[in-house]
Amino acid sequence: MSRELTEIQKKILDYLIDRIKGKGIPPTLAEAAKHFGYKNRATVQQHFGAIEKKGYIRKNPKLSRGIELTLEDKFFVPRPVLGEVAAGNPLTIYPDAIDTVELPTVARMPKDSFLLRVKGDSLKDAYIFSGDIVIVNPNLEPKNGQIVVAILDDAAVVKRFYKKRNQVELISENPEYEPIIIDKKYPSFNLVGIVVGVYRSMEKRKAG
Amino acid sequence: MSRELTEIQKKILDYLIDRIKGKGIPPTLAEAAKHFGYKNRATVQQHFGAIEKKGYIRKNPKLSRGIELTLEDKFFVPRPVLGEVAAGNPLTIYPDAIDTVELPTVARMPKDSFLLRVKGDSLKDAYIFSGDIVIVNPNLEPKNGQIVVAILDDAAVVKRFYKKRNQVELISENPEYEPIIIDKKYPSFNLVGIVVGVYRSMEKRKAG
DNA sequence: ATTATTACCATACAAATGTATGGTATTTAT
DNA sequence: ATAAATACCATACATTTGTATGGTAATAAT
Repeated sequence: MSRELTEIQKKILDYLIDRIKGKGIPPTLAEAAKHFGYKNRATVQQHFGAIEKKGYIRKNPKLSRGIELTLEDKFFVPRPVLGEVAAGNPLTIYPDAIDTVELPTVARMPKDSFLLRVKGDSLKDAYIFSGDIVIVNPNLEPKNGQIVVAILDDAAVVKRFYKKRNQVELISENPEYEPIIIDKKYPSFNLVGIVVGVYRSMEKRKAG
Repeated sequence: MSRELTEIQKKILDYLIDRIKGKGIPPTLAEAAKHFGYKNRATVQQHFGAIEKKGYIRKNPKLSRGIELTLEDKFFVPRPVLGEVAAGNPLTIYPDAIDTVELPTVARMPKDSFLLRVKGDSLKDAYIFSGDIVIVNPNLEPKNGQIVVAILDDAAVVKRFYKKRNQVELISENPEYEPIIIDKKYPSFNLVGIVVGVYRSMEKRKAG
């Protein structure tokens, strides 16, 4: 018995992975049938059976949506896109996800927020440290004194935000770092979002 | 119409979060009823209805397991804070929850863990500050150097844990505080659990 | 040439599922 | 005192769901 999937079976497995890893819940036979344009659930039923026989999924008998992937390890899905953000001097932003940070399996990221790992110590007086994960909401208006993430010349910083008359000041808590002052015609200034929380896992924590 | 959940509704929402975030697929009414020992699905049905009315979940009508968390948007899950724990000198533990904290869904919270709010500054060199919420897992064996919560004479402390030959040492990072040394016949020493995470909300932050 | 596999369809059915409705008892709010 | 919300139970019902079975046609393997 070959472990090889046929083209159609591959498409169906892809669909299952998308539903389970992406959307969160496996489809019913009827949903899958509808998705592929089958007139009958039994068709999907038989495809699932074949895919199970080849060892790619497991069916929980009698349970609705009881399909599990046996491929957990192979199909590692890098869920949230994490970047690094400088609390000290600006750091380059990486084009893609830089790390997976062990959160992925646990939590699906909300659509309007994301995580960034902090690097640098310019916010240590605000109790944010290198390695901490900041939770950033891009859909909030910043108020004076709040900690924000901003992009400056293709690099990101996390600083305290102060709006003056015609300029914005981004200030570190750590006096070693100079405030960044942006007047309104600063070309590449872009406010990314507001830091609404800080999270730190102790399990992979190393001494700071 | 209040947005407040009752105790039972909170428990049910917790269960839903655990199922959806943790296991991956939402329960059916029957599964939830069984889990809570209800004789009838309708009971759960009505609880779901109430929780939906208050805006915490969304039900996909007619769809099996069609429950979604609207917390994706809100982003925060109300969790009980069980007490305050002293990072400096021991503090009294409260019998019941003293507060609820809006824990972000990204903060990893194992099912068997609970939250404590830290008071005092003896761990400031470990980057834990007064007002922070620590996530405590009671079912892990402490390793040397890990931060633990322990009960001493009906008060709780959070310190670094070191096991020596015949004694346990609980050490503050802050040198102002003396290490607590417990030999094996110390009567009322009880290890509560290990700190697996720290969370701090920026929005409702109070000065430490 | 025959068999097995694949890829569909149709029908049937028991069990599971979501929903609706009515009822009781207790607590909370007005 | 009355109304509203809460927390359960029971029963009923239309769909949904998983499963089983039988059938057709095309392709691949022996």
